[in-house]
Amino acid sequence: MDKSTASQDIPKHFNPGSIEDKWYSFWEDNGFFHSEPDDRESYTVVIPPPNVTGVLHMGHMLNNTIQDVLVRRARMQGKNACWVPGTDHASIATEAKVVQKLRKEGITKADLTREEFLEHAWDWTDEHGGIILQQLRKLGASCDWERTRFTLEDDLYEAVIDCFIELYDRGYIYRGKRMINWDPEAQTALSDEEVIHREEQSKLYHVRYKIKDSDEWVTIATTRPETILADTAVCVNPEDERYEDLIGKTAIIPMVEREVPIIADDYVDMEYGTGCLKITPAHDENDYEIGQKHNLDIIDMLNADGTLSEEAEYFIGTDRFEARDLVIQDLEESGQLVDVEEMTNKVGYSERTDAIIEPRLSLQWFCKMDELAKPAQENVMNDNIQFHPSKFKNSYNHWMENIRDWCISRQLWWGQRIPAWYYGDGKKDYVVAKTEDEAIEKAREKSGNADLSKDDIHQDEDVLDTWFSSWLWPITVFDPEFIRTGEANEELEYYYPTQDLVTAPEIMFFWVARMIIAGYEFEGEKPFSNVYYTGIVRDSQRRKMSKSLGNSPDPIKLMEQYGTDGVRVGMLFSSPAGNDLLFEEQLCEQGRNFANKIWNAFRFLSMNRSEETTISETLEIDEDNLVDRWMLSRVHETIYAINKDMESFRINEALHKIYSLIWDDFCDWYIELIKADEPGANIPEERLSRGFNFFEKLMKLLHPFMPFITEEIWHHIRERRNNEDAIIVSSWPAFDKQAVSDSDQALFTLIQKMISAIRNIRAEFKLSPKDDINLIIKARDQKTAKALHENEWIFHKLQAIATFKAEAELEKPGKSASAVIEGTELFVPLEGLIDLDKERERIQKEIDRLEGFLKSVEGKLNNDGFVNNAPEEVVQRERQKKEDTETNLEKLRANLEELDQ
RNA sequence: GGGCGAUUAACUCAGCGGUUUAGAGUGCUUCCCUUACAAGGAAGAAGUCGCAGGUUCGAAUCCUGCAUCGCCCA
Repeated sequence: MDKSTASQDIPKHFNPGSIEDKWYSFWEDNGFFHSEPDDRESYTVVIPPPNVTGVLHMGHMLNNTIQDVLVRRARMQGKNACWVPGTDHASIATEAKVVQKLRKEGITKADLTREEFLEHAWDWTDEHGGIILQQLRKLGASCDWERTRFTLEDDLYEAVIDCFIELYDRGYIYRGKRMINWDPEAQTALSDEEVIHREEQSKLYHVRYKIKDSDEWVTIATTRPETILADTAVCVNPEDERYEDLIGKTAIIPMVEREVPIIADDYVDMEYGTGCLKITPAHDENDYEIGQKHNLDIIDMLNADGTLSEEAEYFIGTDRFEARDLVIQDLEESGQLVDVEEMTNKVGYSERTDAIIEPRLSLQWFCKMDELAKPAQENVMNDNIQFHPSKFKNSYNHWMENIRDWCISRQLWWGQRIPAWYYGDGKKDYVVAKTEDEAIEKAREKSGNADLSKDDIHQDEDVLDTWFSSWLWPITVFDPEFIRTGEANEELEYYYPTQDLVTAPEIMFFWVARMIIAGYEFEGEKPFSNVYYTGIVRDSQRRKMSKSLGNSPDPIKLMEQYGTDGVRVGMLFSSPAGNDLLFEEQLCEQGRNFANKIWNAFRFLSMNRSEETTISETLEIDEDNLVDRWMLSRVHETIYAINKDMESFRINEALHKIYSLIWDDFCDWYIELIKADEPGANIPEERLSRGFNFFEKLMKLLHPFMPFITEEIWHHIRERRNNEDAIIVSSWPAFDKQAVSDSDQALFTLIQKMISAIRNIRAEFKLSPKDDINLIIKARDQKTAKALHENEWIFHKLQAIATFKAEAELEKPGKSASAVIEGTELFVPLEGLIDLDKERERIQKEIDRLEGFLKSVEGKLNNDGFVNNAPEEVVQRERQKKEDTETNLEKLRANLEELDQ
């Protein structure tokens, strides 16, 4: 690596673009991201695999930055850190994209065979897959790229099939005709989780049906009048006196003129609409259940694409929404539409295609969940797996308690094909088998027909839900054969359970819950110990960032503009766990400015070094120097606090603390105080060396957050022995309790406050920083006087001071600006310059403030309840506060009087 | 309809075990190109902690109710 840099080589503004690629390659080429099992403690994270054909968005940026912070810190802590990257085939999302692309070329899916379509899909994947992985490198993700997996790779594919067979054999998977969510656009079933309910303004149509053999009518209310064509009953509440006499009679459905029974069921809400419900068992979940209960006919009036089928009798082939209008028109003309009511209604949309979901009776594969879910529920509730923040436990628990069977089949081609083979048309004429040969064997056995051959059986056309593959992710990335063999290989043994999972709450049910279920079912052990839920990235108007809105900045462009480190900390700064992040570019600016600040601190130190400068290997402070002791104390105090924050996943808190340590303590005070005494002179060697030593420690603490700039500076500070001597694999600073000194910190804080008071006086009285002042300090006691005297140099360093006096006993000077800090008085005689009224005002303001404070303290102490009940320690503290405040007030009042003399 | 959460400075948010008259960043005001950094420095203004009760010696913090907003589930 380069030798230490001479100052003239260092640009005034940090230029991140010039170093990022260099260091990323350096890390990767040296194998720092790669992990192999060894005797160290393992620290494992599996990435939430992004869609293989996706591109990086702000959500990924946030999520993966957090993972990288965790992984880098663990690596520095000496753990065997392994972050497994990869991508997901994302069945429906990818297939929809491929279909769309083909459509542009004038090809429809129906024109192609399964094999031809899959060829297109793989082409698409080869072309776009990997883009997002490349983008993750740009953000600094320290993934073990040698372990990159894709959920549709052969062995992972096989693991999913094994899983299906295993669960089928254990009796958890079944095939059945049930109500499912149908996406007419993608023409596939969806799980409940893939349906998004949106509240909408809609209309409630009141339609009257004639009662058979009478002049009576019954009026029903519906939001979906087109489904009238498939009605097979009318239902009222048995308690409803209005309709008592109708029960048992027959109603005639408009248009189709079907005769249907009027039945009673307490499911009907008497308050809703007319209190009279039409029943369409084929197109509504609740109606289906009523239909089952009352043994009603089921008429399916829709085709797979959402057009009306022959069963509808009317408008065959017309789209469902067009048919709605036509039905309304018809009812209007026949005088059967009696009222239209405005109302809000929840409508289900497909998560992927945004088509309105059609509840549909369909033959699908399901996974029985209640039993499987039990250990997964328990182990989150008892914190065996911890959620951060823990508030998400509630919704997890609620979902688990009401868990429903999972529809796992999808009418798609892109994914793992269901390993079921059919040999007849009967309900049970199928077998589940891994290969065709095995299927023939099983089919012969089950059917009793020994002559069955290849041509007599055919495999299920459908594939499995994407999440049925990704729920195995934490297991199969290490050992794809485990599901089949049940015997863990060395890798699974070592890396499983993983430690932390970082993901968005949006996929808690889709993915997190199911991974936990699969973990316990197959591995008998949790898949991870902690789940960190990030917020959702929104724009400044709280809108979720989305492509269609065009409100999402391109993270790659942001990184180019502000530097990767800048964007990383900019995002982390205002995103505590589980809180949505309202993203604005200003955040990146803040991050970039921080990088620049660090860069200039480094630049300044470098400007002071010469050819001969040597920087000691370890930090040895000057024990006689308060500033050194204070800085060391602050560093260790912060190490302790950061460790605590990180352990409880308060990542933004940890970042704030290191930010403040570097900017406020190190840059604003420490560097100022090690500067050379004469303008233009270099910082004395020993001081410079210690400055670099401190800086090196700070860079380590910052590395997980800002990997690039810290690595760059690391190599400039001193010549590194070899490539292994890189900050990414350096050791995380150890906390040393001995280094923390309350008394040193208290003394230095007092001096800081005094300096600030002097600056305030200068500002109030418009004194230039260059004007020399005389400083007279009346210390609160001998000890303080002595300490201030010993550290007189600090005052001179930071202020232009002609004479300095610090005594416990001394005569107060007249006509001075003054301040009282913790009982110590400070005077700046300003005869002639001082505006007495202004000074009176200043002091009065401080008196007012302290009087207010004193009042609140006295309020507590005058309260017998407080004195008798509060812990002695607390009471004592209040007494001390009272005493101190009274002393300060006395002095302030005296000083105020002094001005009038 | 059920559940969860939020409401703190102009804005975005911290405030984890109840005890400095509440903190940060941004923005705002004034001054400063002072031997790194104007992407900077210094000083300063700015909050009845959504509303109403309750528990307590003490509540932004705990409890109850209400209002508003958001999310999840049916």
